[in-house]
Amino acid sequence: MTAPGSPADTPGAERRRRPRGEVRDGLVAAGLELARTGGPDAVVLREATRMVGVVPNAAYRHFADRDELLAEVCLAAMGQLADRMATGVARVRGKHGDPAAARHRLRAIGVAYLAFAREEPGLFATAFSVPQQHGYDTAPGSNGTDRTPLGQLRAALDELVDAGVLDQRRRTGIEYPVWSAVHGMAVLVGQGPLRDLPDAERHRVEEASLAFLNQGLG
Amino acid sequence: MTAPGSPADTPGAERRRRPRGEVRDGLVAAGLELARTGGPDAVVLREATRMVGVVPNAAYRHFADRDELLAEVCLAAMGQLADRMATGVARVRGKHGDPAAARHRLRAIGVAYLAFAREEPGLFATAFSVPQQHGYDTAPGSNGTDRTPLGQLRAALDELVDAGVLDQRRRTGIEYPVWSAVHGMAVLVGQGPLRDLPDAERHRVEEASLAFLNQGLG
DNA sequence: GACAGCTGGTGGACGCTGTCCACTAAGTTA
DNA sequence: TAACTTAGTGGACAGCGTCCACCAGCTGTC
Repeated sequence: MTAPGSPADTPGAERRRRPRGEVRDGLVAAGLELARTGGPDAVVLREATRMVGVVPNAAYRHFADRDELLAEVCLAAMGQLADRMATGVARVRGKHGDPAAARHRLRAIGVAYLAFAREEPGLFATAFSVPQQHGYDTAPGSNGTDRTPLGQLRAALDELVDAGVLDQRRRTGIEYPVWSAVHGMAVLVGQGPLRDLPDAERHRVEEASLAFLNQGLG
Repeated sequence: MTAPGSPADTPGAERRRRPRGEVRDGLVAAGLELARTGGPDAVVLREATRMVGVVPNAAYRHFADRDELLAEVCLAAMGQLADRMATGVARVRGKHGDPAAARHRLRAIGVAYLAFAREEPGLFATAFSVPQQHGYDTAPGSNGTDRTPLGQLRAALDELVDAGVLDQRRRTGIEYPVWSAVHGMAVLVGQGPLRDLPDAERHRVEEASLAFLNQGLG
């Protein structure tokens, strides 16, 4: 992001005082890049400051410690996962309530989740490695639509009920088994014991998981 | 494991040359203890050597680097998970082939898995964090019974087929969706976004996952 | 039994990390 | 303009993984 010789990106500006929030945002962006290529452990504070072109201690003006920076990076990574899911769902046509469309949309969620875990293993691992102190927000709820991964899954399951595919009485709390099944597959295949499976085999296994879900939901 | 003042556990032996394999085994044991309380990141080489009462470099006589030690610790942790599952299954009575017993044994596997993840979060996380270079062995297969977690799951599913609960044609590859569902729940609830769920809620969610499985298998 | 060779320990050093403290310059407000 | 806050710098520290040189004790052979 910057040459080691010159203190900042722009060679003209010699030192000190970048625009408001620039350093902070830069650190998060740098951390995200590090996480992308090396997972959460690769988010090293000094390296991030180097990329931004600032001295290590400058980070402490914006974050209490490394974990707080990491937490921010995790949040951003989770956001990218959510985006991926949203675009996947949006690609499925067919109006709300149509049984086939509802099934496809749920499937799209799972496919996007698994694809993200496969193509961005560093970010995926980071998204789920929020340090202890800076816990997850357990969803904002909010008035509008909840764009978190869990929120999107809930919406898809609700539609499955609306479409008459999933029995209303089974709906309560079923997001957790469903989420678990997809998440577990992503973890086992991405970083866990199944990570060395050849591509074809991995694809088969992933499909089996989605099929199991599709079948188990009605 | 030893007082910092004296170099070894036994105060008489002043220094040098412990019995064959003792230091190596001690390092793994120490690493396991560290992993138990703090997860894989807590397995720090220097601390392990301190616990054994040996100088940091001594570790390099037994392991190429820290990752190799960690890999050994991971293996041990996985072994403890397998033990837990085996004893859980063994507690279920009823002879092989009985439908109810087969169902109970599968359930016992899931319950043991989730219990281990909950009660030993450090070891559980460690078991699944084998460093890249020292990959999982993808099961020995072997002639006798396979005591790995996956092997035990397979046995339980086979019994489910024998008992006529699970259709033979659905058997192939179904261990992966099943494993994923349980593993995903363990991860989400233990270290993931659901880790702050109150006990009662977490229990309900875990049960939902097991019920989903039980229902989905026929 | 002396001697060579291997094995497994020691001591010291290096570069990297996260973090703390003191300091200072730029921007903001009175 | 003076006082105050904000956001950067510089230097230091301990702890980490790892490398190199060294050396003590065990082992096997002539």
